[in-house]
Amino acid sequence: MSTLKAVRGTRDLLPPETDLWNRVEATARAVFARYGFGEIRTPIFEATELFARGVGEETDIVSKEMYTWEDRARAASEKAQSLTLRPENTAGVVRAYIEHKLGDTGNLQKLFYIGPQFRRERPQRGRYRQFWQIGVEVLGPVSSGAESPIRDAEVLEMLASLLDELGIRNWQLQLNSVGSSTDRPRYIAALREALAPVKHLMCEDNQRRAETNPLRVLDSKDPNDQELINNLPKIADFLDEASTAHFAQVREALDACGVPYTVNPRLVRGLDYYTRTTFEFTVPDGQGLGTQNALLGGGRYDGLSEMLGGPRAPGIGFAIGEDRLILTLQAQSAETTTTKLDAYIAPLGIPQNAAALALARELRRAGLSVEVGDGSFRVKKSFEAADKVARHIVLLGEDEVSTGILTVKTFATGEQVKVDKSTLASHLRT
RNA sequence: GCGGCUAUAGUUCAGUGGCAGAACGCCGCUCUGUGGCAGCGGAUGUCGUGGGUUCGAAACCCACUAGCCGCCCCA
Repeated sequence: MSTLKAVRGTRDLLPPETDLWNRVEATARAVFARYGFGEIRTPIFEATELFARGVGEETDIVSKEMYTWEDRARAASEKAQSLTLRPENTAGVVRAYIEHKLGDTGNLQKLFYIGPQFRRERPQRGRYRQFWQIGVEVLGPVSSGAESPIRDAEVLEMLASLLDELGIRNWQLQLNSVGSSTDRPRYIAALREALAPVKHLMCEDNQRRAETNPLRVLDSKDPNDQELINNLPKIADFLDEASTAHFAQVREALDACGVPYTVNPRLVRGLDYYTRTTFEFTVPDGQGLGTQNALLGGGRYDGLSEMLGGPRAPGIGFAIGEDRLILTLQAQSAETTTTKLDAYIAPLGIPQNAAALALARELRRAGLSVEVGDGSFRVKKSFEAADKVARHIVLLGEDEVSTGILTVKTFATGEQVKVDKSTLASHLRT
């Protein structure tokens, strides 16, 4: 009989690492609140069709990475249907937007989510089969301003602030516009045409991409092909007037905010629904992520709602790879400081155990974090145990219980004082 | 999905065919109301799993599993 383990590509998150996860999520929630975002929680599985139509039948995510199963009908009134664990959250949010007629309020919807996503890829550092995303979506009817470039710039500026507040250093914003849903096909056609005479000079991978997905040739890292790639048509030359102006206004607003960015005409993204503004935040190599250097990605999806049978509802959003964010934070901070409890209460004999727990109850109710030892421990053992988890040790022997004057030692300073029970809580806070 | 590297104590790792090891950590004692230092002692374990070669396998071979690296792709 083999022992049971977390399945491939999944993992347990344990303390103290979970403290970091909670800090990241709390910071994200606080920042989102300042920008007027509200939380949305959508189901972890959806109809397979949602992702096929939303993310795109031809994408790798849909064609080979989804956890899909046939959900059997359990009664004559039920019908069997194909269900899928969500590989991303944007399609689910837009589905909810349509289903609850959020557009009918006329208001701009600013939504955020935090939750697990599932893709059946080969696991690697920073790439898991169950991974966590922190994302936001801004969408609504055109009259709500959902299409405005100021929405794009606001989202990007918020991300820059969030990463700064989290303490991520050296992030870079890569920015591009992939144009409208009519610009893109024209560009892809031109790309195919330009690739036809030169692709035989390129590496094997790029020859294949030239056939299957010409946009992907653009982010090839093959050093020999760089010159050929640089000579390919640029998407910027295929944007219609409206998309060009839109992109210019996004950049202008970012400049005004002082958010640094690099326009990267070769930035392409793998999901079919992206239009106009697309972006990635990356960190340099060697800062925890290996080759998965994209911390987060996102873009505008002006046609997604219609693709899913909904009303016109342009929008923009992003998803942060929370696992990657955590890896980067761990790599960038030399020391992971574990937060210590306020106090450790050490009963000096078994008769003091009950009093120790009663004292702990009082202190905990006063808002302090407290651990309680055991009267059977030797004093030395109590000190050692206390020093590992707490900033102060409170000694509770016969004398202390009878007089209410407690002995408190502070580990950082080695200072030991007698403290009356009535002032204990305030003393321990220091 | 493809290619490569790796898997030994809680952790980091050494051990290339002959008794399962080191450091750190852990537990105990020196030391029954004052720890961190020191001394002494102790436990670390299915050597990833299964099979094979051999008198003998942690080591060599095969398969599997997992992790990491690269590709693909993406967050």
